[in-house]
Amino acid sequence: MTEKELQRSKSVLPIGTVMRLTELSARQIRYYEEQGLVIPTRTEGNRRLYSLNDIDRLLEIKDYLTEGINMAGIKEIYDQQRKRAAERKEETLTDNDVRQVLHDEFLNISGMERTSGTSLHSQKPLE
DNA sequence: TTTCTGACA
DNA sequence: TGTCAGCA
Repeated sequence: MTEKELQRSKSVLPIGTVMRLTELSARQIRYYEEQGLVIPTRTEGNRRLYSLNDIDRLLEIKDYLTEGINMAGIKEIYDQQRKRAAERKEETLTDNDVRQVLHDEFLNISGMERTSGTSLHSQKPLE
């Protein structure tokens, strides 16, 4: 399965293609990059190149946004995800594990509503 | 023609 | 976020 992952990690899509695939504006895509949500590679001409994984990422971000989660929340999600990944490095990181984490974090942030500038640490009780 | 950065609303 | 400018 490593072959597949490698291919999915190959950045070959220009932003125009990504725009159509994700239905996001170039503005948004670049902004998400600024936020460190996606890290496209660059061509010699400084053009952004996205991978299939990036598309997935963007689609996921779009989803979270629709769910009413703000940028801070999304950042937290990926931050915690890579944190988990770092911990259980050689550990069995199966797809189920990822889904588990995703589901877990999703429920977690769902409780913080769409307040702005609110971190996961200072959750407010929703009534 | 397409993308890039920076900036203003 | 949209949009415009001025480049490459």
